[in-house]
Amino acid sequence: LYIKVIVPLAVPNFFTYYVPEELQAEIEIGKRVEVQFGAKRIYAAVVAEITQEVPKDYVPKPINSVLDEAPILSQKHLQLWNWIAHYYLCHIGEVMLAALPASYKLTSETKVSFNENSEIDLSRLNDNEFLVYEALQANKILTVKDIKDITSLKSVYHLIKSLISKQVIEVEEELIYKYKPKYEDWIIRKFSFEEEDKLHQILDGLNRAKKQQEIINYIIAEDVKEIAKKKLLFETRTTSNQVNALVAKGLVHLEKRIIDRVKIENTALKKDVLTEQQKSALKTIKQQFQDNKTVLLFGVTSSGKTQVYTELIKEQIKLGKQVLYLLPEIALTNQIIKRLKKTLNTTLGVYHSNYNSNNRLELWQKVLKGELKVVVGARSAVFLPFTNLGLIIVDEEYDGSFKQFDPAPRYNARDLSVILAHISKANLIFGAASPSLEIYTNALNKKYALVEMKERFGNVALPEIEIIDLKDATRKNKIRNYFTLELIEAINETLAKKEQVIIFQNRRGYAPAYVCDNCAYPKKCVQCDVTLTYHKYMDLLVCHLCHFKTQLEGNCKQCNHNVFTLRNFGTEQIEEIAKTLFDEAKVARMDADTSRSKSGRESLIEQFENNEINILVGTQMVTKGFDFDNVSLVAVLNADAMLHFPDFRATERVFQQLMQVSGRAGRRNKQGRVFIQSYEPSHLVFKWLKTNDYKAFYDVEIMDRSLFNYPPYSRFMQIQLKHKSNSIINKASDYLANLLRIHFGQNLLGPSIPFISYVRNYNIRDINFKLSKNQKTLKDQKQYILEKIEDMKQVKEFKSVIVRLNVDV
DNA sequence: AGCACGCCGACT
DNA sequence: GTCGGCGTGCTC
Repeated sequence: LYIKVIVPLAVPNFFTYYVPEELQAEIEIGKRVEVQFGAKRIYAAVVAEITQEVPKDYVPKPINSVLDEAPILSQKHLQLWNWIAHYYLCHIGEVMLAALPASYKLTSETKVSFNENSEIDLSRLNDNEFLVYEALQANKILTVKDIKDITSLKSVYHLIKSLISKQVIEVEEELIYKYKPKYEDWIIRKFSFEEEDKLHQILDGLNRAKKQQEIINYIIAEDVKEIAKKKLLFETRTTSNQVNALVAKGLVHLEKRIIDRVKIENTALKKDVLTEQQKSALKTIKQQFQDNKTVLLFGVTSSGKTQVYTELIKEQIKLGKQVLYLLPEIALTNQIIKRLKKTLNTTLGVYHSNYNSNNRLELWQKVLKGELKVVVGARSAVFLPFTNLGLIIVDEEYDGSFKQFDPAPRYNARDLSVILAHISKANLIFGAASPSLEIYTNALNKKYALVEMKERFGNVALPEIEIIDLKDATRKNKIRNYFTLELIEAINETLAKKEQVIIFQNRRGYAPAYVCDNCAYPKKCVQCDVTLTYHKYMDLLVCHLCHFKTQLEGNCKQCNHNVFTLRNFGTEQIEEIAKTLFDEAKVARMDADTSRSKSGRESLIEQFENNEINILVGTQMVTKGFDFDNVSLVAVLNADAMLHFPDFRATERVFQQLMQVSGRAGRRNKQGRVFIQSYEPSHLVFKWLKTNDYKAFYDVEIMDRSLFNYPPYSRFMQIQLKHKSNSIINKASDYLANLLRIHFGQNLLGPSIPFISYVRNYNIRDINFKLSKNQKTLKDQKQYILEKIEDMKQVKEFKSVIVRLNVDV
């Protein structure tokens, strides 16, 4: 018996292993097996196929063992993995790496120990070898990393090889298990109540240990047979040492028990009353689902899409099915789960990459067993092994965070959910306040059913949007530190009414550039082609691409002058300015720097919800779907940076982002206000925004796309080439583009030097494609591109060029 | 991806 | 002779 397995590596194809007789009964598709791969490494690999065909060109190795008692994913999910590898042009091992929770992905570690069978001749050892010898005497077993640390050698390979040949050491590979169950201490009673004499004896024996006596008394009073130690300590107000003393005396026994990290709890029911609009939307959606149609729920911000989802979820629960609820941003999952918990009487879980890996593994298992019915998650949750999926909800469908960029697989969870819904015969609903052109076009073409909700919940009017002309304000000197006087007044009015303000600035840090006073040349990163950003809290210049840090001092690279000024502005500086402009208000900042940790972010959101913060300054993180009831003013300090992005989706992004931003203003009972500052106030996007006219935006934008054959009329794909040498990268990208242009003609763009052309000492070139969207030709075109890349690699000079493929950029 | 292996230059 | 860097090929 042979099996084809997926190894967690970026290598093409499956690998075939032989299954020894005694393991044959255990083998099943979707289980993990331990395999030797190459001379040294051991991996946990996933069984993808079972076969009796004998491989021709090689002798397969046997598997070491079967790691799982039951499959950890179904054949359907393996089908999805396969689809991803083909569609996104990556290796299936990379899909495995993205899909499985880290604790399932085991690799080996080399352990070094003394060779017991030989005498060691110390005189034959050099200095580094002697260091290892000494360390081994102290610690019987060392890892390769230990040896690296001890010797501070960069490469330890020669040293280990030499020590083996001198018969000093032996090496062994060991699988490292990453999953650790969570334990809880339990206290079990060891004395009996029956003999009163004995009981007295015990208590008397504790005469000088009052606290211990109290514990015993508590156990007697409550007739405790066993109790969680934590609870015992809490109830008796004692300390761990006091309980431990009783353990030592043999009166109680201590036991470590495995407990679930992911707690399944059923919560209380609270009924939501639906508006007429929600009821009718719900009815239509259900009808469409009966016809197996995918639905686009197009609802203005604050129209109450979540309640509609909740009702749909209830329906699935009744049928005993599972639901996947996808959101673009990790930060949103908690808010949604809190809301769902109030109204759904079922088992709920959260899943995203910021979640601890042991938790993720336990959640995975509960989804697999069907114990968990509803999972709210970010993009990686599409990989969860649902066995009985009934519905997928993709909210804020247009959001760019559903697409993964690095590493491969560069998938879009929104698009994957179409495939997942198809293979698991589940219903699918997309939600958006300003749908992506792709999805909306599908709806117009009747491929999806379009359900609209045009009124805001409680009939709150849409926010009033004001575009402020920065050119004009600058000319008339009506601007103070990036805030126009109009905006300052509006903020003051809002604060006076005890309402909250959100200031949106899509840039982290203090000031994006540190510019030479003499020649205006900025300080740049030494290994990337970007200007460094000043971070005040560290007092350093930081590269946002490679995290390179440097001091402020030093001369200008271009003219050698040494006086620099901060130019432009980021969230950190805006926070500081806001603090001085509005000194009565409490100002806080939310961006990737302040909310790196889960708790940091959550406490910030909580404080803002509780009105402990008056002004929140943030990057796009603050704009994504948060419901803050008391926010009545939202300000965008400079909309121009987003307007001029060199990307065919720039207008769409700005429109969606500004729609989303303005959706944060005025959510309950009152109309909110949105102030947008721009040097180009007559731009069409502002007009559409002011009139809340998605259709007008769509009509203009879709014309453009059609004219230039951009998505949704074609499929976009990017090849990125990287190399250290500038001349090689130029030659290679020209060579490849010329090979491909014969076939693609006008639909090949480039090679072009990207906006950021140099990252971590690598030069970058882009070649973009507009592929025909017909499924079959799409496949052929991708295959053709792969072949030509192979052809390029045949040229000796281009062998070390790194190629990255990105489908549906 | 990670490792083996070979080749080469720097240094002692 | 030793160390480290780099290119290349291979993994059932």
